[in-house]
Amino acid sequence: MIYATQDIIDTLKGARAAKGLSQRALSKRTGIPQSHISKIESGGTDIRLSSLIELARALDLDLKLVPRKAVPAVDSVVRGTVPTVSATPAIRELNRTLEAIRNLSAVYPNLSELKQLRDGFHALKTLRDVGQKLGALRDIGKRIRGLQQTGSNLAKWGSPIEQSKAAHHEANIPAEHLQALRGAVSAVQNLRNRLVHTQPWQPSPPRPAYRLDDVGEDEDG
Amino acid sequence: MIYATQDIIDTLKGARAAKGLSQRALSKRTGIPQSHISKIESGGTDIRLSSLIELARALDLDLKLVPRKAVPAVDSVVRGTVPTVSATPAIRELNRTLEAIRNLSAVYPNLSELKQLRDGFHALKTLRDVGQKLGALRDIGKRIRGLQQTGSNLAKWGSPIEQSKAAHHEANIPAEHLQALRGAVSAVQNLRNRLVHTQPWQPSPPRPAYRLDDVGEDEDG
DNA sequence: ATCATTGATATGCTTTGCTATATCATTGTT
DNA sequence: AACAATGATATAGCAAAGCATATCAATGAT
Repeated sequence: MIYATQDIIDTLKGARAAKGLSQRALSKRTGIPQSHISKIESGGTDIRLSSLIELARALDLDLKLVPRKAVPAVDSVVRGTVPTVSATPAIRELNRTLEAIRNLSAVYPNLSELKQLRDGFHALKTLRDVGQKLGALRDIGKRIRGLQQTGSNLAKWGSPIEQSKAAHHEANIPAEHLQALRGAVSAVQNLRNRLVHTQPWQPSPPRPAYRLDDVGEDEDG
Repeated sequence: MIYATQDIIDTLKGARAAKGLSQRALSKRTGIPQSHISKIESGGTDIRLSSLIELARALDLDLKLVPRKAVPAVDSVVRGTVPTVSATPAIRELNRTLEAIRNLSAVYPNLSELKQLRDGFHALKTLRDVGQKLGALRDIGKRIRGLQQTGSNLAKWGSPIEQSKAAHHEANIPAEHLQALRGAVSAVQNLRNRLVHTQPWQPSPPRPAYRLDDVGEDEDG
């Protein structure tokens, strides 16, 4: 519709894409129907403030009213805080897999392999030349994502209800899944080693800690 | 309702107050009914994006989605750009009178006295100790505001329709009004002289920074 | 004491966001 | 070829925004 409206919508859309979230995934996070998200992103509706804030929150964005004259400075700061303006395919792929890992963590909490995986992917994100390994990233991501769609038993893994249910009586992971996870872990470590080897003077990763709900730390790169 | 919602609403409310705009004045600017603005400000409604942007635009605010990670920096920048956290009564009074001057300018365009008045008030805003002259400011403001409510002939001065109508066949100002305007001009100049005299080493163009309450005075000539 | 301004509310009415549930065409994967 | 994921669309119904118009109490100005 209006010019400023489209700007906001585009930001939402871009942030979602950068995080590797599908409309359905975002829908499950926010409780907003996918059909509605589609309508919003195509500019076909005049979204309400509560919905906007809900979407923004799920995308780690904060809605701010900034004085017009401060806008250039604010834009500059935002650009400075967020390394690259638009997410690279590699970053999108990383975030997408990170999301899958998060979903798996909801089903299998306290699984050290998942923690290692998440740690490894976070480390990968700090490496500048990760874009050169897009193929390998997609490969690993594919394997990990494959674990969450095993039949319909995990079909609704994204919904908060199922999450809490899963957290209660912890499911036991199939042996082959565990094996796949361990394979992924070593693949990630392998990949990282190769990348670090390429750029030996890379400073040690400034991300010491990670949180369980660390998706909030993902930046659209 | 939600925290973030209230934050936005409070900003709108504060910006309006800082500009010395009544709900009705803002209503005329935006086309949004005063009753609705009241409901919005009291948190009783889930405003739509288009309305929010419309209100923001009228208050010289811009709606931004900023990455959570960048929020502290953005807040800092905004705070740094806006020296006055909350508008002082003197600034509010100044903006309120500036608004009245703008309305009069819509009725009497090309009236040099109005231009002088606006310039004078603009200059006053740059003086740090203007707060000491609140009484005088109110006095002058009262006189100026008195000119816009002469009967109902100017009752709807705020609406865009009436503004454009007025711009077409330029009304001629009553003699006593012109005289009042000239009196106000010299009063403002007098006031500014006294203030400048009080602080002789005021740096020439302080132009320190922008203010939240600083109306975009440049737009309507 | 009269009158204008302000913000809060109310009412009737229309529009539209939002939900819930599906379907569909594309695309990519096995 | 079979299958899953994606985004776009559709329908029906409910709730709420939004508009227009008024009224009212409190405040302040003349």
